Amino acid sequence: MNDSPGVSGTVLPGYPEPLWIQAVNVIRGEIDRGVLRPGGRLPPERELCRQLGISRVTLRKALGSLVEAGVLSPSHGRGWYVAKSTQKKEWPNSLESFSETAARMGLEPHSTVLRAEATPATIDEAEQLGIAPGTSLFRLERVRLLEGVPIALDLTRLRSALVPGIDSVDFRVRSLYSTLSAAGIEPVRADSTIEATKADERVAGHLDLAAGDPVLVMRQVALSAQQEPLFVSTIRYAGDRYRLRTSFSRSHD
Amino acid sequence: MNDSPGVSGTVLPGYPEPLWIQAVNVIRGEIDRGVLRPGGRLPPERELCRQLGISRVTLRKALGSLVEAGVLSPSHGRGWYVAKSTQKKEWPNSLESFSETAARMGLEPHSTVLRAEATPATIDEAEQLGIAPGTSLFRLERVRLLEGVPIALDLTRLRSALVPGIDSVDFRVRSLYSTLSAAGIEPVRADSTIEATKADERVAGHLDLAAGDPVLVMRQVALSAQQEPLFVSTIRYAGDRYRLRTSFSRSHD
DNA sequence: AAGTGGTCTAGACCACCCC
DNA sequence: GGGTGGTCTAGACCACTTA
Repeated sequence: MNDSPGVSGTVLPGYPEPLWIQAVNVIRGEIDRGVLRPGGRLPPERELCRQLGISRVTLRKALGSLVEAGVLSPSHGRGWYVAKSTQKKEWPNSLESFSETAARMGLEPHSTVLRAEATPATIDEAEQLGIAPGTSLFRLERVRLLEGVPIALDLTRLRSALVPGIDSVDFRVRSLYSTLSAAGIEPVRADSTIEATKADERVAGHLDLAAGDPVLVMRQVALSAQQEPLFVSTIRYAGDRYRLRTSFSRSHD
Repeated sequence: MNDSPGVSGTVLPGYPEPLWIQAVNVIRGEIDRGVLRPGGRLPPERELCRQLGISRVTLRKALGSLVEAGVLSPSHGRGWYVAKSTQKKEWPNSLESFSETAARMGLEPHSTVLRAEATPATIDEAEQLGIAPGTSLFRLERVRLLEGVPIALDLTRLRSALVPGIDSVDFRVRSLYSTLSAAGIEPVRADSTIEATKADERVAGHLDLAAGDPVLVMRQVALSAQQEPLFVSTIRYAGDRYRLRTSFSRSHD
């Protein structure tokens, strides 16, 4: 498999992709091309190993990754089967972000900044972030719009010390995500609660709603790979203008 | 490791647990007992292999599973680290179910059945389930209560043919989940949308709200391991009485 | 340069499914 | 009993980090 140039044109990183990822791509390709049909059975593992020129351990790593992606499912003693209705493309296994939603709908996302300043953390905030009350906390509050229509009010709070110089960043032109990423902050998980409330005067004003209209409130704590709280955010969506999309999985115990 | 009786008392299935699961339990145990502290580094893989008496491949399968659980994180060239604030126990990576929420709060869940009958599928339903319009669809509509207080209105629809005899099941005493499970129906994923709307007269009546009060609406399509649609359900939660809890993960590409 | 994780192999044995 | 997935091993080489 290493010796077959052109198996997959993408070798950008300068180093070849791991064999098991190449195998994933080959198998995905066979499914996309219709060689393997939904509901159909794959060749036996030992046969696939021979075809791909890789060991069984490596092949199984690839197959495992495809299970996680919902593309294949194994049946002990019978074989590997292609999931049905793979046509349903992909729905994010995680939450679809605001920008992703915008892209999916072919709309242009914008933000207006209401607030971008550092103030002391309240007791509640300190508890959520695992820091001392009074610690300097940077607050970024934005209205997010699609095609000029206000969709959501987003209040994000993070320790000022996490991103030195954050209070001089111009968030009218720079995205929060790219700013965090540049500082080496990469959330891997977000513990979230979601509820429906009535819009108060302030929220209604910013979202162009009437007071009392339904608002979808999502509160998140973003965590690092070390399970360290990175930031908390509260996002209020205009009830009739937005719909969260996600997919939950029953853990395979 | 096989030869050390008493490593873990649980060998119920008659067959021993796989070595890698035993290794997972040992490592979890060390962390719970405080031998390995949050933020601390594990011994090198080759050293752990020696201690546990297993091969490196097997150890890495165990470590991989602990990464997925958010307990450990690897750092290439440096070592394996215990995630910080492991104290936060576990929050389901999937959505917390109504019964789970009830259990967490120490409350007793109940249901009243509004409707349980088979009728032809509408075009929308047929499309969601990948079946022909007019196919016989079993509809189960229930009010879900905690301590006698109505919390949600749950309408679930599934192909009558999936569970033969479903229209003679008494859902006042039998749970939907156990009925499906007994029929070999095991959803592994649920594609969901969540929005906030105003309660209409009917919903308000069943949930003991005023018309116009905010309602959290979740629509789900449950899928099998083969990605086959199993059932669709629409759950309307009283906005001020319920809060969805979940945790989203940025996939580790 | 030494230590550590990341990838890969060839071969073995066991448990499950179906004939 | 034959085929298939599930688990496990010992050993090798590569890439990243740290000094």
